[in-house]
Amino acid sequence: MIKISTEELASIFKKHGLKLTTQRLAIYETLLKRKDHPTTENIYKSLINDYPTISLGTVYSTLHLFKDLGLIQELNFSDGNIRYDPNTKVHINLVCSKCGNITDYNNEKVKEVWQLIISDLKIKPKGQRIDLYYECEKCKRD
Amino acid sequence: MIKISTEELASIFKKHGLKLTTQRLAIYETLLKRKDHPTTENIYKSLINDYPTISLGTVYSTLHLFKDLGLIQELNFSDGNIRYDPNTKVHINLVCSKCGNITDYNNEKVKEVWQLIISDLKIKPKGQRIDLYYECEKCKRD
DNA sequence: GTAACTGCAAACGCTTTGCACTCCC
DNA sequence: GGGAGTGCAAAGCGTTTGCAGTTAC
Repeated sequence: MIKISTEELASIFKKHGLKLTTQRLAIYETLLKRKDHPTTENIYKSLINDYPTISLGTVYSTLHLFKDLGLIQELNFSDGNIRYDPNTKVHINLVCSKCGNITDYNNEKVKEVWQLIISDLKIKPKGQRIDLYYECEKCKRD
Repeated sequence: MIKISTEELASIFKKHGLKLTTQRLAIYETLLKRKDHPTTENIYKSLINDYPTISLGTVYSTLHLFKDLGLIQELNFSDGNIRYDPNTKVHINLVCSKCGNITDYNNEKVKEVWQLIISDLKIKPKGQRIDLYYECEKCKRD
């Protein structure tokens, strides 16, 4: 996980002529704090108590901005949910096919094989997404 | 790729008390014929000439049905497109991040590592999705 | 000061729903 | 013959858009 400090974030924004607003900072911190790959709605609800005037539109546009800057990854799922992951490195998303909950799984072998594939294909990768669907312990009990 | 014959398809449908209609057969054959992981709209447009009365609603419900039967995989992307893949086995989707075009890539090492991960995690996999984003040759030229 | 950003509300577009008609088994 | 499936049109709803007011720099 790439944890970017407020200073680094400010520098990235400045470089692109963008403003680091209270809302943008709050959204980024929420993304880092939550480990569950929240949806736009999740983030909005997380923030509405501390920032009563924040709008859903702002959360949408901010997440798009973060995606375009390469700070986060957007994960669209079959259940219609769009979830956001601040981890843009090669890793596996362990996704419960019932409740949709996601946990990250890091594995060295995966990274090695990924490098092999990239050199085999002779391509310049722009990103990746590796999902493993299963039924989580909580859903198994229900 | 699992290529299911009309007879096998009929048997699967019968087992579930479902009818194998002309439309369902045509949609399944279109999915197999096209190698580009078409969207709902793509499939609809592919069929409208040969089946002038087919409706978009039918294509939607049929694709959902196929997904529920495990015959195909639904791939939701950041650009808002939902694409369908009749290959449900472990493979890599090479996705162009510009035009969205997808080609399948089969690699033995990936399958081996996938097996390792599954035994490591001690889970029963329900499916997977492995995307590699890059810029395709066609988009590079433009 | 000013250009970028926010909040609000209206518009948009893909997907789902409801229902009468049709057709597979 | 009967119930599942289709086609059509309307409804639904997550997301985007437009714009006046606000804020970071």
